[in-house]
Amino acid sequence: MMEIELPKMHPSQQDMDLIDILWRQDVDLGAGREVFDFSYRQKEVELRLQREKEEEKRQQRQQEQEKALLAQLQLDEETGEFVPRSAPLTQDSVTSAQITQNGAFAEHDGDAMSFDECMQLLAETFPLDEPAESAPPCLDASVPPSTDLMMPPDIPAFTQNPLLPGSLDQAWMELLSLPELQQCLNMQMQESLDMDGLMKPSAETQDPNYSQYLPGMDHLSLVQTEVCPPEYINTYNGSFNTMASPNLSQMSLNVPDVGAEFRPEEFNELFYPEMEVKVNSDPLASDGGNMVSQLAEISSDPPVNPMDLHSFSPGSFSSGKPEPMAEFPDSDSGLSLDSSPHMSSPGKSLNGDGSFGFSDSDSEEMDNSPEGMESDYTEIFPLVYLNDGAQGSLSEKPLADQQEMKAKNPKIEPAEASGHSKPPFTKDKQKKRSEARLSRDEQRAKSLQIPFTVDKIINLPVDDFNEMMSKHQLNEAQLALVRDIRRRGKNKVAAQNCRKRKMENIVGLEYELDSLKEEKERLTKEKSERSSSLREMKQQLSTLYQEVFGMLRDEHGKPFSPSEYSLQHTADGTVFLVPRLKKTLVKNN
DNA sequence: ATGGATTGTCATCTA
DNA sequence: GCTAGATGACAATCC
Repeated sequence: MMEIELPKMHPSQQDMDLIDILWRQDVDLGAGREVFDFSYRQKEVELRLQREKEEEKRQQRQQEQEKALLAQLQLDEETGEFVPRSAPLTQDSVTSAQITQNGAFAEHDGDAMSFDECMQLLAETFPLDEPAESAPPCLDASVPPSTDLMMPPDIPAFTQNPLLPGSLDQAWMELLSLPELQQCLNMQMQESLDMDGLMKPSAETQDPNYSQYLPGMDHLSLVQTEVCPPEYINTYNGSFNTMASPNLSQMSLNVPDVGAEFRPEEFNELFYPEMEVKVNSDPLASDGGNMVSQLAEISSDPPVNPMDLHSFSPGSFSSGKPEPMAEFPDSDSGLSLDSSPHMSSPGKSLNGDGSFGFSDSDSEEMDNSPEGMESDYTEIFPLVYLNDGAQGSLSEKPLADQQEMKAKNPKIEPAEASGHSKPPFTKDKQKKRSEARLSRDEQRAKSLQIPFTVDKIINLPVDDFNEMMSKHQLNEAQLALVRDIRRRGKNKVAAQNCRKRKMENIVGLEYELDSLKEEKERLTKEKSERSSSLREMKQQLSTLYQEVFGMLRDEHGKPFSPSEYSLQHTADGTVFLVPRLKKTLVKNN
């Protein structure tokens, strides 16, 4: 594999941290191979080390490419964006024995045995050595795994998909493009607008309609243009344009299916080191899903924290119309993750006690029990904002405004269609949900200024977790978020383990099925061979009988008639020539 | 456009 | 009663 040939590198501490995170992620996701082959695990450790080095190399390349791309950008004086200087780069048959015998020999005698009984005795007493010797190959066949069955001859080589970039810039691109982050930013800006509208109603300096087609991250562009320091402008636009760059295709989330490696037909791959290529790529792939979020966690010093936005001067924003909040098709059906549906609920955010951020259902839960509180953290976000300084402007916000806001609530797509940052967001749409999810939790944690890492929240033992929580004074929203993050994180891992076990069970059962099929085949073949042997011995006995009978002569030298006499023998081996009609007489004697 | 695969999440049960 | 884990079910998303 190409990656293996890459020169070794000396990773930075940050890279090492990332690798550690990826490593842990992989453990969480569970490769599962080691369950079946311990030696494989050892080999995988070596492979993993190699992979880590390769990953670092890739990250460095990504950074270089970003720099190169940034160098190709120039600042648009009007929009504050970086625009590319040039065109963007391209990219049984059991054969039953037919025993023939003379029907004339069909009478039974207690001591003497008929021909049939002789045949039967032969079949039972003779060891059938010859056929048995032919059988051994199949007798042992079931012992080793049926590799023929288990080993598909045409296992496709796993192509190494480009993984997520390792650079912090790109991690931030991912973060900044998160719908919920955008929503948080939106809400921040909304707060600013609302405040501005109340405090400086005449400060409307922009086209009121402009905000209609600038939901989501477009605010950022606006903010950057109007109020951001140049370094912020550079940070954002650099990031955005980089995201729009062809590099993005490299950071696209073409993550190979992790589950595919456990397809039953590929189970035997686990035992074959030549499948290194596949092995080599899978863990990376499985890690890739969370890479961005982990990067985001690492990047503890983001260019712009959403909380920072409210420090921007609100005077530059239109206050005429409330900024429509981008309503994202959030997949969350969960207790506390539904943000967008509640966003438009008029009045729900008017709780004077500052808990206006809770949804209807959330509010009910809060009314009943704070413990059961499942808050909408994205909506709670303004609460934190207000706590930081602004006072209750939203509570004075007219209902009509919010309803109007709801009516005008556009999707994010129109915002993308507006031209601003469209490529990044279009790309974001294709992001894997898994990445967005963890990032969202992390982003929520950051938004609520939760002083723990998501990793700690999820993985700390209960005691440590409670101790950690007790050391910080968290409000209800923060507590609820932390609990939800912990619950979701643990359940996510549990689900992954559950699915892994399920796949392993399926693989094991298929392996067992193959073994049983093989054994059945072996037994069938053995039965056929023994039947054939029995038939052959009966044939030999018949020939011998006829030969012996044919040599017998009476006192006149004439042969005995087979219809009148038969040969019978006793258990002690004595052979008698018995007249067929006198068999009972012989028996009595 | 559609269906299968994957993944996150919730609800529920159990230890 | 609380917590963690397991798992079925559902939905969103990706391919």
